[in-house]
Amino acid sequence: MDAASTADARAADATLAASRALLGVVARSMVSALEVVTLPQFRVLVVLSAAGPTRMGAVAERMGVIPSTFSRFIDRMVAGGWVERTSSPDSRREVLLELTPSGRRLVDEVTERRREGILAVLSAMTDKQQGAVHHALQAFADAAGEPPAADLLTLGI
Amino acid sequence: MDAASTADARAADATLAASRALLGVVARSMVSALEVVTLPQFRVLVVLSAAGPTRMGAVAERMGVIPSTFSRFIDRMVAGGWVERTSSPDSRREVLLELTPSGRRLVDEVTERRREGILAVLSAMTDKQQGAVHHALQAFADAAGEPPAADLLTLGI
DNA sequence: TCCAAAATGTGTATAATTACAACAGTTGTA
DNA sequence: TACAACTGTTGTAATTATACACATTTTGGA
Repeated sequence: MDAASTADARAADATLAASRALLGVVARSMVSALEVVTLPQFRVLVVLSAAGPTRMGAVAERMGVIPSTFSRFIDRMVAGGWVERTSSPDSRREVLLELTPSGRRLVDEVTERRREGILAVLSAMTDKQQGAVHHALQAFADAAGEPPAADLLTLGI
Repeated sequence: MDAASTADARAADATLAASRALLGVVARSMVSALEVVTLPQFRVLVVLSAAGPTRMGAVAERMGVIPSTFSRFIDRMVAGGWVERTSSPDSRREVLLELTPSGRRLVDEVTERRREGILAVLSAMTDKQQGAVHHALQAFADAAGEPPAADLLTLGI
């Protein structure tokens, strides 16, 4: 390994270590949601929150499960009041899945708690530091590009 | 909303975006591991990887399950060859849990893939930007304090 | 020494997640 | 129009995660 790639590797290690605090905020934001829905269930809520009403089969594919599994999985979420089945305007054989107000609220609360957690940390910094964080992390997010939604789905985020 | 809180909100939004990118890297790094162990099982591997050989009851508490549940949970992980029970040198009633080589390899592979993912993002940035990202995350980590490991465990990381 | 406490494991039970196979409407097209 | 393809749901079944109550072994102190 040459000097440049060694330096790169060190930078990656340091960045990884420093990112733990940020991941901690993310994890905390989900704790209360995971007391009322399971992680796979929360994943469905995230998908629907991002994509809006979506066909059963399409969500099943996103989740990586076969339709029959998904149908009864959704039965439980409907029973819990998190999503509802609606009929598609396109075709009577299609069933659309939609967040209920409770489901939307749950996702929104997680997002809001995450924002608050980040703000709480930022507020302990000077304005100058905040500006630096803003620009640096903006650059990081840009360099990463939008992570494919399917990847985030692995952890249900 | 005043100027200061607007700046706060902008920094928070940028941080949120970065956290999503970071989670994308984390999620991708875990995909292949989650094909051979479940998420709760991977969490145990992470605990043992960080703490070394640990008493059954202590790990159960970290995982937030009662010991009787944990005993059979570990039966499955032993059967899978990911961990092994060893007797404690301190007391014959204590059972220590330890990673097998396979278990350690699984965790190491995830860590390595995560490192590569971060590296891939950083390599799309200038050296100066890379330094800025590192410093920004370091400042964030300092302001946040050490995230309780229990929080990270929520996501299995 | 003897017994309460500690640490773990078993018996029993429930809910969640998952798949495969078969079935029932619905749609579009040959 | 008739039939194949599409979309979703049931029947059946295995595995996993989880808890409560109880049993077993070991330890440490009265």
